[in-house]
Amino acid sequence: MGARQAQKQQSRRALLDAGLHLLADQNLASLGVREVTREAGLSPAAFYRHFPDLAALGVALVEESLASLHVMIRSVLAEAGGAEELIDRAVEVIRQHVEEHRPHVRFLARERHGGVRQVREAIDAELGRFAAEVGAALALQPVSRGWSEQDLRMLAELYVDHMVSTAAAFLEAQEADPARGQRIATAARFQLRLISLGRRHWQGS
Amino acid sequence: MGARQAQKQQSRRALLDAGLHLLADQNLASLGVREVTREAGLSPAAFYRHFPDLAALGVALVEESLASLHVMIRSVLAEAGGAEELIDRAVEVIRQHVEEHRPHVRFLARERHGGVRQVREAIDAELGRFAAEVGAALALQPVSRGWSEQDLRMLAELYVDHMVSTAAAFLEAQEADPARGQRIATAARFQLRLISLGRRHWQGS
DNA sequence: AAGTTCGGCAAACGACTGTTTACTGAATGG
DNA sequence: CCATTCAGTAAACAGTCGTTTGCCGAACTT
Repeated sequence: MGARQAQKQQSRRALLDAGLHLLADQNLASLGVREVTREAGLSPAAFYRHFPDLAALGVALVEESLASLHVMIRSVLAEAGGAEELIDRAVEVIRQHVEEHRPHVRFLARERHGGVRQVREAIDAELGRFAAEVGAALALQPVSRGWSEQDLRMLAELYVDHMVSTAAAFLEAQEADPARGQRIATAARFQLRLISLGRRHWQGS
Repeated sequence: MGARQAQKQQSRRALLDAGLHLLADQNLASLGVREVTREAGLSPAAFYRHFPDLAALGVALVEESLASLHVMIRSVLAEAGGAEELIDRAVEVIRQHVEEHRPHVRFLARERHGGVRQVREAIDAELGRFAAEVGAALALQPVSRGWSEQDLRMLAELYVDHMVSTAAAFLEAQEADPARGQRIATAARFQLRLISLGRRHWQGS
């Protein structure tokens, strides 16, 4: 890649980082072009060399944020083992993911129901594909014998929704008091065990 | 109440309604004082006769929105009956509540993780009290014999989180296509039955 | 009936906004 | 080495913004 392209991508990165940083206590709809470029150390006009809109910057951030999420799910499902270990590992991976990607996760939580349609739809579409991936993984487990496609899908959605809630809870808990993070983790494990138990006793639909 | 107070409250109501209406496709942080007063048919300065901040208007909206929520939960728990009927009724009440209070529910979903700290905290505090109420109701059911206080609390939180997710799903589904609402309802019932099943088979913690 | 309270208004303040324009200068390609 | 591309700039555009000020007049109080 030429030096020209490299410098351009560096500026683009600066814009994305500046946006992510400002979105820590603000939402996308109230973000300003001048605000972002000021934080990134560029002139206002430079923004338009990279994005037509602030919504476009938002969509770019969605893609970034959820790319790391797909890596996460694989790292959980890759490890075979009993249901208990799987649950423990899943909760731990979520906790760690939130800790390491706090700005991205906060962005997702904030814009999932936020004011920018394009971004909302991008997040929902990606979470849908996410649920499909989880559903496919669930289908491979022996516990799922006799389950219809639809039931598996609804179970996967339950898991994904629970993961989202848990991640959001970690987000707010750890900002205030790291000890509260333990409470969240304990509750999440309990809830997952409960669901897993219901799953084992499920008899058709 | 004097005619003076009555007219004042009428203006206050106009401001709240204008805010709620504008927040349909916007979030609180990007809302403007002039915007609200223009929509309410008042002068900008009039706003400050009622609220010091836009955040204060937001908190007032939170209280309004969650008052109707408490009414809802009671209407579900009041009706005794089998687990199946209870689930069906709960999902139906949620669906109906979203339909009838769409602006309030949308506001809550949007600001739960939004950019205004005061409002976020108000919502979380109220949802916490909500979970406590649900937990107390669960404790009265025969199925909960032998359950610790902590386990009941975590179960209640699972139910509340699920309710929030379901409400948000109804919100976005029914705006696009009312038939999708049926899909949401079916999934929600399935998931609640699964949780209820796990609950019956739970043996201590 | 006279005096007071107070919700609402118009106007003005400086500051900030998104976006376009014409221009600069360094990396690119021949 | 010369021509071209193009990321970044400064300046200007016409707005909107939040908030304060002084004032009005209708509803209250006494």
